[in-house]
Amino acid sequence: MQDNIDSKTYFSTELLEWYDRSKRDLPWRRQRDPYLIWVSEIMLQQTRVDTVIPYFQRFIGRFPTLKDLAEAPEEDVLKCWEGLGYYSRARNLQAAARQVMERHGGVVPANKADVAALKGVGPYTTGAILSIAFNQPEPAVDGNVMRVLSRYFLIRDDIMKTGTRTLMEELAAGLIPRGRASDFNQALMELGALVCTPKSPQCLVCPVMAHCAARIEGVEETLPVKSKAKPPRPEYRLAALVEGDGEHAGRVLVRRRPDTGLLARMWELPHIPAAAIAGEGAGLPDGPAMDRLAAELAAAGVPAQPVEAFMDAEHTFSHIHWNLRVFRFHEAAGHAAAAGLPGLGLAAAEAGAAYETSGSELEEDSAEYRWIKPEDMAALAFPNVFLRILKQYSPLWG
DNA sequence: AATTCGGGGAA
DNA sequence: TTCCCAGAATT
Repeated sequence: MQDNIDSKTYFSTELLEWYDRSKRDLPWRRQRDPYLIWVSEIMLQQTRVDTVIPYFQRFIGRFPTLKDLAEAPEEDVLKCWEGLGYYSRARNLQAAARQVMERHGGVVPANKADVAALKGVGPYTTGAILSIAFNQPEPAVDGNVMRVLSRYFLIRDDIMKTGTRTLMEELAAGLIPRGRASDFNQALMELGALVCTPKSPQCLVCPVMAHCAARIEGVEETLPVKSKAKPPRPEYRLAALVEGDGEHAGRVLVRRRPDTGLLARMWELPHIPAAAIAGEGAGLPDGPAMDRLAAELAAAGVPAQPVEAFMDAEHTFSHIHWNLRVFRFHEAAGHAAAAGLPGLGLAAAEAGAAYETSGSELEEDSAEYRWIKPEDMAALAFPNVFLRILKQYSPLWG
Protein backbone atom coordinates (compact mmCIF):
# COMPACT_ATOMS: atom_id res chain seq x y z
CA MET A 1 0.00 0.00 0.00
CA GLN A 2 2.87 2.31 0.76
CA ASP A 3 4.16 1.63 -2.72
CA ASN A 4 0.77 2.51 -4.14
CA ILE A 5 0.73 5.85 -2.37
CA ASP A 6 4.20 6.61 -3.64
CA SER A 7 3.11 5.70 -7.11
CA LYS A 8 0.23 8.15 -6.92
CA THR A 9 2.31 10.95 -5.51
CA TYR A 10 4.92 10.38 -8.17
CA PHE A 11 2.25 10.45 -10.86
CA SER A 12 0.71 13.74 -9.76
CA THR A 13 4.02 15.47 -9.17
CA GLU A 14 5.67 14.46 -12.42
CA LEU A 15 2.53 15.07 -14.48
CA LEU A 16 2.12 18.57 -13.12
CA GLU A 17 5.77 19.39 -13.73
CA TRP A 18 5.49 18.11 -17.28
CA TYR A 19 2.36 20.18 -17.88
CA ASP A 20 3.92 23.37 -16.57
CA ARG A 21 6.71 22.79 -19.06
CA SER A 22 4.86 21.69 -22.18
CA LYS A 23 1.21 22.74 -22.13
CA ARG A 24 -0.23 24.07 -25.36
CA ASP A 25 -1.26 27.67 -25.76
CA LEU A 26 -4.99 27.24 -26.38
CA PRO A 27 -7.50 30.10 -26.72
CA TRP A 28 -9.52 29.05 -23.68
CA ARG A 29 -6.38 28.88 -21.55
CA ARG A 30 -5.60 32.57 -21.95
CA GLN A 31 -8.08 33.64 -19.30
CA ARG A 32 -10.25 32.12 -16.61
CA ASP A 33 -13.67 33.46 -17.56
CA PRO A 34 -16.03 30.66 -16.44
CA TYR A 35 -18.35 31.38 -19.37
CA LEU A 36 -15.58 30.95 -21.91
CA ILE A 37 -14.25 27.83 -20.16
CA TRP A 38 -17.78 26.47 -20.26
CA VAL A 39 -18.23 27.19 -23.97
CA SER A 40 -14.93 25.48 -24.75
CA GLU A 41 -15.84 22.40 -22.74
CA ILE A 42 -19.16 21.99 -24.50
CA MET A 43 -17.49 22.33 -27.90
CA LEU A 44 -14.79 19.86 -26.90
CA GLN A 45 -17.29 17.12 -26.11
CA GLN A 46 -16.49 14.34 -28.59
CA THR A 47 -14.59 16.86 -30.67
CA ARG A 48 -10.86 17.41 -31.18
CA VAL A 49 -9.01 20.51 -30.11
CA ASP A 50 -7.92 21.43 -33.63
CA THR A 51 -11.49 21.22 -34.86
CA VAL A 52 -12.82 23.35 -32.01
CA ILE A 53 -10.34 26.25 -32.11
CA PRO A 54 -11.79 28.17 -35.10
CA TYR A 55 -15.35 27.56 -33.90
CA PHE A 56 -14.46 28.80 -30.43
CA GLN A 57 -12.89 31.99 -31.78
CA ARG A 58 -15.88 32.74 -33.98
CA PHE A 59 -18.38 31.88 -31.25
CA ILE A 60 -16.91 34.12 -28.58
CA GLY A 61 -16.51 36.88 -31.14
CA ARG A 62 -20.22 36.65 -31.86
CA PHE A 63 -21.31 35.97 -28.24
CA PRO A 64 -18.61 37.56 -26.04
CA THR A 65 -20.59 37.27 -22.82
CA LEU A 66 -23.10 34.89 -21.34
CA LYS A 67 -25.68 37.67 -21.65
CA ASP A 68 -25.02 38.00 -25.38
CA LEU A 69 -25.59 34.30 -25.83
CA ALA A 70 -28.73 34.25 -23.72
CA GLU A 71 -30.30 37.13 -25.68
CA ALA A 72 -29.41 35.92 -29.17
CA PRO A 73 -31.91 34.29 -31.53
CA GLU A 74 -31.50 30.52 -31.45
CA GLU A 75 -30.97 30.48 -35.20
CA ASP A 76 -27.86 32.60 -34.81
CA VAL A 77 -26.43 30.16 -32.28
CA LEU A 78 -27.17 27.18 -34.50
CA LYS A 79 -25.59 28.92 -37.49
CA CYS A 80 -22.46 29.56 -35.44
CA TRP A 81 -22.38 25.85 -34.60
CA GLU A 82 -22.91 24.77 -38.22
CA GLY A 83 -20.54 21.95 -39.13
CA LEU A 84 -19.48 21.19 -35.59
CA GLY A 85 -22.08 18.48 -35.04
CA TYR A 86 -24.11 17.32 -32.05
CA TYR A 87 -26.31 20.39 -32.40
CA SER A 88 -28.22 19.77 -29.18
CA ARG A 89 -25.03 20.97 -27.52
CA ALA A 90 -25.61 24.42 -29.00
CA ARG A 91 -29.28 24.55 -28.08
CA ASN A 92 -28.62 23.24 -24.57
CA LEU A 93 -25.78 25.71 -24.09
CA GLN A 94 -28.00 28.63 -24.92
CA ALA A 95 -30.85 27.28 -22.79
CA ALA A 96 -28.39 26.95 -19.92
CA ALA A 97 -27.13 30.49 -20.46
CA ARG A 98 -30.71 31.65 -20.09
CA GLN A 99 -30.97 29.53 -16.94
CA VAL A 100 -27.96 31.34 -15.51
CA MET A 101 -29.45 34.74 -16.38
CA GLU A 102 -32.66 33.93 -14.54
CA ARG A 103 -31.46 31.87 -11.59
CA HIS A 104 -28.00 33.30 -10.95
CA GLY A 105 -28.16 36.86 -12.20
CA GLY A 106 -25.95 36.11 -15.17
CA VAL A 107 -23.05 34.79 -13.08
CA VAL A 108 -21.90 31.22 -13.68
CA PRO A 109 -22.44 29.42 -10.36
CA ALA A 110 -19.40 27.99 -8.57
CA ASN A 111 -21.00 25.12 -6.69
CA LYS A 112 -21.47 21.56 -7.84
CA ALA A 113 -25.23 21.25 -7.56
CA ASP A 114 -25.95 24.42 -9.55
CA VAL A 115 -23.39 23.66 -12.26
CA ALA A 116 -24.56 20.08 -12.66
CA ALA A 117 -28.13 21.35 -13.06
CA LEU A 118 -27.27 23.30 -16.21
CA LYS A 119 -28.60 21.86 -19.45
CA GLY A 120 -26.00 19.95 -21.41
CA VAL A 121 -23.66 19.79 -18.43
CA GLY A 122 -23.04 16.23 -17.27
CA PRO A 123 -20.53 14.68 -14.88
CA TYR A 124 -17.46 15.45 -16.97
CA THR A 125 -18.32 19.07 -17.79
CA THR A 126 -19.38 19.75 -14.19
CA GLY A 127 -15.94 18.71 -13.00
CA ALA A 128 -14.23 20.57 -15.82
CA ILE A 129 -15.95 23.88 -15.07
CA LEU A 130 -15.48 23.63 -11.30
CA SER A 131 -11.84 22.64 -11.54
CA ILE A 132 -10.58 24.61 -14.54
CA ALA A 133 -12.50 27.83 -13.94
CA PHE A 134 -12.74 27.79 -10.13
CA ASN A 135 -9.82 25.54 -9.21
CA GLN A 136 -12.08 23.33 -7.11
CA PRO A 137 -10.77 19.78 -6.43
CA GLU A 138 -13.36 17.98 -8.59
CA PRO A 139 -12.40 15.21 -11.03
CA ALA A 140 -13.06 15.73 -14.76
CA VAL A 141 -12.97 12.29 -16.31
CA ASP A 142 -13.19 12.12 -20.08
CA GLY A 143 -11.92 9.61 -22.61
CA ASN A 144 -8.35 10.86 -22.33
CA VAL A 145 -8.34 10.55 -18.56
CA MET A 146 -9.77 7.05 -18.61
CA ARG A 147 -7.12 5.98 -21.10
CA VAL A 148 -4.27 7.43 -19.03
CA LEU A 149 -5.52 6.04 -15.73
CA SER A 150 -6.40 2.63 -17.14
CA ARG A 151 -2.83 2.30 -18.35
CA TYR A 152 -0.95 3.78 -15.43
CA PHE A 153 -2.94 1.81 -12.86
CA LEU A 154 -3.57 -1.21 -15.09
CA ILE A 155 -7.36 -1.06 -14.88
CA ARG A 156 -8.98 -3.59 -17.18
CA ASP A 157 -12.61 -2.58 -16.65
CA ASP A 158 -14.59 -1.78 -19.80
CA ILE A 159 -14.62 2.02 -20.04
CA MET A 160 -17.92 1.89 -21.91
CA LYS A 161 -19.61 0.79 -18.69
CA THR A 162 -21.08 3.45 -16.41
CA GLY A 163 -19.49 2.04 -13.29
CA THR A 164 -16.01 2.35 -14.72
CA ARG A 165 -16.29 6.11 -15.06
CA THR A 166 -17.39 6.33 -11.41
CA LEU A 167 -14.38 4.28 -10.40
CA MET A 168 -12.11 6.53 -12.44
CA GLU A 169 -13.63 9.65 -10.85
CA GLU A 170 -12.84 8.39 -7.37
CA LEU A 171 -9.32 7.55 -8.41
CA ALA A 172 -8.82 10.87 -10.20
CA ALA A 173 -10.17 12.84 -7.24
CA GLY A 174 -7.53 11.31 -4.99
CA LEU A 175 -4.75 12.35 -7.34
CA ILE A 176 -5.44 16.09 -7.39
CA PRO A 177 -2.61 17.99 -5.64
CA ARG A 178 -3.80 20.54 -3.12
CA GLY A 179 -4.52 23.87 -4.80
CA ARG A 180 -3.69 22.65 -8.29
CA ALA A 181 -6.99 21.16 -9.48
CA SER A 182 -7.18 23.36 -12.57
CA ASP A 183 -3.72 22.54 -13.87
CA PHE A 184 -3.80 18.92 -12.82
CA ASN A 185 -7.05 18.05 -14.58
CA GLN A 186 -5.89 19.79 -17.73
CA ALA A 187 -2.55 18.03 -17.44
CA LEU A 188 -4.25 14.65 -17.32
CA MET A 189 -6.15 15.39 -20.53
CA GLU A 190 -3.13 16.98 -22.15
CA LEU A 191 -1.09 13.85 -21.52
CA GLY A 192 -3.80 11.72 -23.08
CA ALA A 193 -3.99 13.98 -26.11
CA LEU A 194 -0.27 14.42 -26.75
CA VAL A 195 1.58 11.43 -25.27
CA CYS A 196 -0.67 8.65 -23.99
CA THR A 197 -2.48 8.40 -27.32
CA PRO A 198 -4.92 5.62 -28.28
CA LYS A 199 -2.49 4.08 -30.75
CA SER A 200 1.30 4.09 -30.55
CA PRO A 201 1.60 5.96 -27.25
CA GLN A 202 4.84 7.92 -26.91
CA CYS A 203 5.96 6.16 -23.76
CA LEU A 204 9.59 7.13 -24.20
CA VAL A 205 8.79 10.79 -23.62
CA CYS A 206 6.10 10.16 -21.01
CA PRO A 207 6.80 11.89 -17.68
CA VAL A 208 5.33 8.98 -15.69
CA MET A 209 6.60 6.03 -17.72
CA ALA A 210 8.77 4.73 -14.89
CA HIS A 211 5.76 3.71 -12.78
CA CYS A 212 3.19 3.05 -15.52
CA ALA A 213 1.86 -0.43 -14.75
CA ALA A 214 0.71 -1.12 -18.30
CA ARG A 215 4.05 -0.07 -19.71
CA ILE A 216 5.90 -2.25 -17.19
CA GLU A 217 3.70 -5.20 -18.17
CA GLY A 218 4.08 -4.35 -21.86
CA VAL A 219 0.32 -4.12 -22.38
CA GLU A 220 -0.15 -0.36 -22.90
CA GLU A 221 -1.45 -0.90 -26.43
CA THR A 222 -4.23 -3.18 -25.16
CA LEU A 223 -5.67 -0.58 -22.81
CA PRO A 224 -8.16 0.79 -22.21
CA VAL A 225 -10.57 -2.12 -22.66
CA LYS A 226 -13.48 -0.78 -24.66
CA SER A 227 -16.44 -2.71 -26.07
CA LYS A 228 -17.01 -2.01 -29.73
CA ALA A 229 -19.83 0.25 -30.86
CA LYS A 230 -22.38 -1.03 -33.33
CA PRO A 231 -21.68 -0.02 -36.93
CA PRO A 232 -24.01 2.63 -38.36
CA ARG A 233 -27.04 1.26 -40.17
CA PRO A 234 -27.32 2.19 -43.84
CA GLU A 235 -30.15 4.42 -45.02
CA TYR A 236 -30.98 5.38 -48.59
CA ARG A 237 -32.54 8.70 -49.43
CA LEU A 238 -33.74 10.52 -52.52
CA ALA A 239 -33.09 14.24 -52.36
CA ALA A 240 -34.37 17.07 -54.53
CA LEU A 241 -32.49 20.15 -55.61
CA VAL A 242 -35.34 22.25 -56.96
CA GLU A 243 -34.50 25.34 -59.00
CA GLY A 244 -37.10 28.05 -58.70
CA ASP A 245 -38.94 29.54 -61.67
CA GLY A 246 -40.59 32.91 -62.23
CA GLU A 247 -40.66 34.81 -58.98
CA HIS A 248 -38.44 32.08 -57.50
CA ALA A 249 -35.79 32.33 -60.21
CA GLY A 250 -32.27 32.05 -58.81
CA ARG A 251 -33.54 30.33 -55.69
CA VAL A 252 -33.65 26.75 -54.48
CA LEU A 253 -36.16 24.98 -52.27
CA VAL A 254 -35.12 24.06 -48.75
CA ARG A 255 -36.97 22.97 -45.66
CA ARG A 256 -36.42 23.02 -41.93
CA ARG A 257 -36.16 19.81 -39.95
CA PRO A 258 -38.45 19.02 -37.00
CA ASP A 259 -37.79 20.40 -33.52
CA THR A 260 -36.49 17.10 -32.17
CA GLY A 261 -34.38 14.19 -33.30
CA LEU A 262 -31.58 14.01 -35.82
CA LEU A 263 -30.28 17.42 -36.93
CA ALA A 264 -33.15 19.11 -35.13
CA ARG A 265 -34.17 22.48 -36.59
CA MET A 266 -31.43 22.42 -39.21
CA TRP A 267 -32.18 23.33 -42.83
CA GLU A 268 -31.82 20.82 -45.65
CA LEU A 269 -32.78 19.88 -49.18
CA PRO A 270 -36.09 17.98 -49.29
CA HIS A 271 -35.56 14.23 -49.29
CA ILE A 272 -37.49 11.01 -48.79
CA PRO A 273 -36.42 7.55 -47.64
CA ALA A 274 -35.92 4.74 -50.13
CA ALA A 275 -35.24 1.05 -49.74
CA ALA A 276 -32.20 1.41 -51.97
CA ILE A 277 -30.87 3.52 -54.81
CA ALA A 278 -29.48 2.71 -58.21
CA GLY A 279 -25.97 1.35 -58.08
CA GLU A 280 -26.54 0.20 -54.54
CA GLY A 281 -27.52 -3.40 -55.00
CA ALA A 282 -30.64 -3.69 -57.10
CA GLY A 283 -29.54 -1.29 -59.80
CA LEU A 284 -32.83 0.49 -59.69
CA PRO A 285 -33.67 2.97 -62.42
CA ASP A 286 -33.77 6.68 -61.65
CA GLY A 287 -37.12 7.36 -63.35
CA PRO A 288 -39.37 5.99 -60.62
CA ALA A 289 -37.24 7.67 -57.99
CA MET A 290 -37.76 11.04 -59.63
CA ASP A 291 -41.46 10.24 -59.90
CA ARG A 292 -41.77 9.59 -56.19
CA LEU A 293 -39.81 12.72 -55.38
CA ALA A 294 -42.01 14.78 -57.71
CA ALA A 295 -45.07 13.46 -55.92
CA GLU A 296 -43.58 14.40 -52.59
CA LEU A 297 -42.82 17.91 -53.81
CA ALA A 298 -46.31 18.27 -55.22
CA ALA A 299 -47.76 17.23 -51.89
CA ALA A 300 -45.72 20.01 -50.33
CA GLY A 301 -47.30 22.44 -52.80
CA VAL A 302 -44.33 22.62 -55.14
CA PRO A 303 -45.03 21.25 -58.63
CA ALA A 304 -41.72 20.49 -60.30
CA GLN A 305 -40.27 18.69 -63.31
CA PRO A 306 -37.25 16.40 -62.92
CA VAL A 307 -34.17 17.42 -64.88
CA GLU A 308 -31.48 14.89 -64.12
CA ALA A 309 -29.81 12.73 -61.52
CA PHE A 310 -27.33 15.27 -60.21
CA MET A 311 -24.98 13.48 -57.80
CA ASP A 312 -24.62 10.88 -55.07
CA ALA A 313 -23.50 11.78 -51.59
CA GLU A 314 -22.70 9.82 -48.48
CA HIS A 315 -22.69 10.97 -44.91
CA THR A 316 -21.95 9.04 -41.74
CA PHE A 317 -23.48 9.93 -38.41
CA SER A 318 -22.68 8.02 -35.23
CA HIS A 319 -25.46 5.50 -35.79
CA ILE A 320 -26.67 6.07 -39.37
CA HIS A 321 -24.95 5.99 -42.74
CA TRP A 322 -26.81 8.05 -45.33
CA ASN A 323 -26.61 7.18 -49.03
CA LEU A 324 -28.12 10.11 -50.88
CA ARG A 325 -29.01 10.38 -54.55
CA VAL A 326 -29.71 13.98 -55.47
CA PHE A 327 -31.99 14.85 -58.38
CA ARG A 328 -32.18 18.25 -59.97
CA PHE A 329 -35.71 19.57 -60.52
CA HIS A 330 -37.14 22.69 -62.06
CA GLU A 331 -40.16 24.33 -60.57
CA ALA A 332 -43.17 24.04 -62.83
CA ALA A 333 -45.02 27.16 -61.82
CA GLY A 334 -48.67 27.29 -62.71
CA HIS A 335 -49.85 23.70 -62.93
CA ALA A 336 -50.02 20.93 -60.39
CA ALA A 337 -47.82 18.03 -61.50
CA ALA A 338 -48.92 15.56 -58.89
CA ALA A 339 -49.66 13.01 -61.57
CA GLY A 340 -45.96 12.46 -62.02
CA LEU A 341 -43.82 12.11 -65.10
CA PRO A 342 -45.41 12.04 -68.51
CA GLY A 343 -44.78 8.78 -70.30
CA LEU A 344 -44.36 6.71 -67.17
CA GLY A 345 -46.73 3.81 -67.38
CA LEU A 346 -47.60 0.92 -65.15
CA ALA A 347 -44.15 -0.63 -65.41
CA ALA A 348 -42.58 2.48 -64.02
CA ALA A 349 -45.08 2.58 -61.21
CA GLU A 350 -44.20 -0.96 -60.27
CA ALA A 351 -40.52 -0.14 -60.41
CA GLY A 352 -41.27 2.77 -58.14
CA ALA A 353 -42.62 0.39 -55.58
CA ALA A 354 -39.16 -1.10 -55.28
CA TYR A 355 -37.97 2.15 -53.75
CA GLU A 356 -40.54 2.16 -51.05
CA THR A 357 -39.57 1.31 -47.54
CA SER A 358 -41.66 -1.07 -45.51
CA GLY A 359 -42.45 1.06 -42.49
CA SER A 360 -44.17 4.37 -42.16
CA GLU A 361 -42.16 6.77 -44.21
CA LEU A 362 -44.23 9.90 -44.07
CA GLU A 363 -41.97 12.88 -43.77
CA GLU A 364 -42.91 15.69 -41.46
CA ASP A 365 -46.11 16.84 -43.14
CA SER A 366 -45.98 20.25 -41.52
CA ALA A 367 -42.40 20.90 -42.58
CA GLU A 368 -41.50 24.49 -43.24
CA TYR A 369 -40.41 25.03 -46.85
CA ARG A 370 -38.66 28.12 -48.14
CA TRP A 371 -37.23 29.41 -51.41
CA ILE A 372 -33.80 30.78 -50.63
CA LYS A 373 -31.15 32.68 -52.54
CA PRO A 374 -27.41 32.28 -51.90
CA GLU A 375 -27.25 35.25 -49.52
CA ASP A 376 -29.79 33.54 -47.26
CA MET A 377 -27.24 30.84 -46.49
CA ALA A 378 -25.53 33.24 -44.10
CA ALA A 379 -28.45 32.98 -41.70
CA LEU A 380 -29.55 29.35 -42.05
CA ALA A 381 -27.71 26.39 -40.54
CA PHE A 382 -27.26 23.36 -42.81
CA PRO A 383 -25.69 19.96 -42.05
CA ASN A 384 -22.41 19.50 -43.86
CA VAL A 385 -23.72 16.93 -46.29
CA PHE A 386 -26.12 19.46 -47.79
CA LEU A 387 -23.50 22.19 -47.81
CA ARG A 388 -21.32 19.88 -49.91
CA ILE A 389 -24.14 19.25 -52.35
CA LEU A 390 -24.98 22.93 -52.72
CA LYS A 391 -21.34 23.81 -53.15
CA GLN A 392 -21.01 21.31 -55.96
CA TYR A 393 -24.18 22.65 -57.52
CA SER A 394 -22.63 26.09 -57.71
CA PRO A 395 -19.85 27.96 -55.94
CA LEU A 396 -22.48 30.64 -55.34
CA TRP A 397 -23.94 28.37 -52.72
CA GLY A 398 -20.64 27.52 -51.04
C1' DA B 1 -27.99 -0.46 -19.66
C1' DA B 2 -28.75 0.75 -24.34
C1' DT B 3 -29.67 4.17 -27.82
C1' DT B 4 -29.58 8.57 -29.84
C1' DC B 5 -27.43 12.41 -30.87
C1' DG B 6 -22.16 14.91 -36.05
C1' DG B 7 -18.21 15.27 -38.02
C1' DG B 8 -13.57 14.81 -39.02
C1' DG B 9 -8.62 13.62 -38.23
C1' DA B 10 -5.26 10.05 -37.86
C1' DA B 11 -3.25 5.61 -38.60
C1' DT C 1 -11.20 1.27 -43.87
C1' DT C 2 -11.32 1.75 -38.46
C1' DC C 3 -11.04 4.19 -34.37
C1' DC C 4 -12.30 7.74 -31.38
C1' DC C 5 -12.36 12.18 -29.85
C1' DA C 6 -12.13 17.46 -23.11
C1' DG C 7 -20.06 13.33 -23.42
C1' DA C 8 -25.04 14.18 -22.38
C1' DA C 9 -29.89 13.22 -22.76
C1' DT C 10 -33.30 10.02 -23.38
C1' DT C 11 -35.59 5.66 -22.99
